Amino acid sequence: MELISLITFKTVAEQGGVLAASKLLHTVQSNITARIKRLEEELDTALFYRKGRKLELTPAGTTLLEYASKLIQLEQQAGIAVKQVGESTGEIRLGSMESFAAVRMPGLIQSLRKAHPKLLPRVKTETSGALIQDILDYRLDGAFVGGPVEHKDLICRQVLMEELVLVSAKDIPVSDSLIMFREGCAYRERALRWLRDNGRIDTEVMNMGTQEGILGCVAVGLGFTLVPRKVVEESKYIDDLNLELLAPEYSQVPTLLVTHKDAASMAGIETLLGMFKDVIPEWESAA
Amino acid sequence: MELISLITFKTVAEQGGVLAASKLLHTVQSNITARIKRLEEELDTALFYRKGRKLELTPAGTTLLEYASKLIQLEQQAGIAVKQVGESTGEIRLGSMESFAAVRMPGLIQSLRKAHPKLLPRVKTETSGALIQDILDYRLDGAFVGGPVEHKDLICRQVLMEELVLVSAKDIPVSDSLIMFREGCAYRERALRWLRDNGRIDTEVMNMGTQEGILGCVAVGLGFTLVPRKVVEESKYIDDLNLELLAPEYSQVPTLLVTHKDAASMAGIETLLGMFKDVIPEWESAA
DNA sequence: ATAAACTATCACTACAAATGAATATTAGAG
DNA sequence: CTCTAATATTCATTTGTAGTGATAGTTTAT
Repeated sequence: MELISLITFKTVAEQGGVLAASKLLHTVQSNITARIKRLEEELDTALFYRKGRKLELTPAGTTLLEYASKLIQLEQQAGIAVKQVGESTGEIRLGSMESFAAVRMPGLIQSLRKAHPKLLPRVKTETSGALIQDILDYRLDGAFVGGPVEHKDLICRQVLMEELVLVSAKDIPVSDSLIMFREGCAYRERALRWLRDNGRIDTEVMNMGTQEGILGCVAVGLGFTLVPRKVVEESKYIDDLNLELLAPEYSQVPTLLVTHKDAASMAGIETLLGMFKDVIPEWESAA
Repeated sequence: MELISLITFKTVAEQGGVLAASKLLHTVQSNITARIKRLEEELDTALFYRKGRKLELTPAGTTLLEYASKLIQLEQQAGIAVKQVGESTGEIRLGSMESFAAVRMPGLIQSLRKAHPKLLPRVKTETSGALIQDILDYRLDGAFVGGPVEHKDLICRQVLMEELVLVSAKDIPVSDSLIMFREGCAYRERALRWLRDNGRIDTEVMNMGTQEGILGCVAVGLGFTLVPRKVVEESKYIDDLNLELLAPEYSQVPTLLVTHKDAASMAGIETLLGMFKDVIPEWESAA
C-alpha cells in the first residue's frame, strides 16, 4: 500500500469521481481508475460501489479513508520535520588549518549544508595556534587544528589521525632547506623536532604562505617539507614529488575539533562530529 | 516519500547496514543504496553519515526514523482494519427469482464476497411468492423478488426496475401459447393480466421449470413468453428471438430486496443495498 | 432522441526501479 | 603490515509497471 495510492483514493473519495481527481492530481482518468483498481486488488476489498457514473464508498472504503487521511497528514509532517532539523539558522564560524581546509573541508561543508540547509558556514584558515586563540576569544565556534592541544577552557575531540610524510623533488637535486608554513603551524614543530632529532642542525628553514606554494617550490627542488599524505596525494605536483615515510612518533599527527568549553553546544558542531568514523571521545584539557 | 522508501530506511537504520537490510527486504544491496539515496535526494537532507562501512543516523535521520516507524505501523493497521470490515462472519441466506438469479446475482455475490470475505452467501432460487414466505418464516435473510409486495412484516426496498419484453420466435410461425414459469412467479401475473387485457382469452398457458428452458421452447416457435429484457439479451437463443415492447403498465416490474421487519439488520444486506444505483428508500408495507 | 459527462478497458510507450557485475573502501586475521 | 573477507557504492543493462491516449460503454441532462 503506497502513499500515492492512498492519496489517489482519498482524492477520489472526496471529489466523488475519477475525473475530478485526475485533474487535481494532474494525470489522466484511466490512471486514476487503475490506481484504485490496484489498491482494491491489493486489499482484496471493494472500496467503491460503482453506481452509474458516481462512486460511493463501501464500508471498507470508509474505514480506509480514515487511515489514509492520517497517513497522508503524517507523511507531510515528517517531510516538514526532517527539513526543519536543518533549519538551525544563522551562521557557524569554523576555523581550519590550511592543510585540512584544502583536502577535508570541501566534503565536510557540503555534508553540513545538506544536513542544515539554512545554516551558513564561514570558514577561516589560519595556523593552529591562531585558531586556538580565536576559539578562546569566542571569535570562532569550532576549529580543526593539529594536536596535541592542552588548555583548560577547550574541548578537544580527535577526529582523525593525519600521516605526515617527508616530501622532496623527484629525480632532481634537492637543497637542504625545510620549506614550511609560517609560525604557528602545528606541523611546523613536528618538522623542527624531526630536524633536531636527526642532527640536521644547519638546515635552513624557509617560510611560505600557502600549501600549494610550498609544494610547488618543493617540486622544483628548492627544498623539502613535511605535510599530510592526503595533501600530497591530491596535489597537482604529485608526479614530480618523492614521498618518504617517517617514524610514527613524527608522522602521526592527530587532528582535533576544538570548541570552547563555555560556548553553547551547536547543532552544526554535533553534525560535523558525526561525520567522522572514529571520534575519540571529547576530553577537556587539564593544564 | 513512498512507504517502500521509509521501510527501507527504517530497516537500514535498525540493521545498521545496507547488506543486512537487503537480505531482510529480499533484494540486492545496490537497490537499497539507491533507495536511500533517492530518499535523501527527495528530502534534500543527509540521513546517514557514511563512516567507513557503517552507516549512522544524522540528526535529520533520527527525526525521520520516528515518523517512519509511526507511518509503517499505521499502514499495517490500516490494512488489517480494512480487511476486518469484511470479517462479518457466518452465513447470509439469500433468495432470488430465477430470472434475477441468472443475470444479476453473479456480480452481486462477487462484490459481496469481496466486501465480506468471511461471509458465506447461500442463494436459493424460487418464485417470488415462495421467497416471501421464506422471509416471513425467517428461513431467509433477504430476497430479491418482483414487486409489488405488500405485507406488514416486510421491509421492501426497490433496487431496480426490470423491463419485461414479449418474446417470440423470429422468422417462424409461433403457436398461440404463453410459456411461463410455474405458479408463484411475479412475472406470471403480469403476463396473465396482459393476456386478459388484450382479449386473448383462449391462449393456452404452459408451465416450465427453468428460464433457459422457456426461452429454448420459445425460440423454436412453441409459444411466446414475457421475461426481463436483460434475461433475453444474455440468452444464447438471442439470435433466434424477436422482442416486442409492451406498454409501461405491463413492462415495468420493480425488483425489491425484501427483509423481515423483525430480523436484526445484517451488514451483508446493507452492503448489497449499497451496490445499487437508485435504491428507493425502504418502505414498510401497511396492509 | 441526442448530446454531454463520466468511467472502464485496452494496447502501447516511457520511465523508473531492480539487477548484476565491477569498483572502492574498510575491518579483521594471519 | 599485508592480505583477505566483508561491505558500500557506482554503473550499465534489463525488467516491470505505471502512465498515456484512444475507445467503448454508461448514465445524466437537455
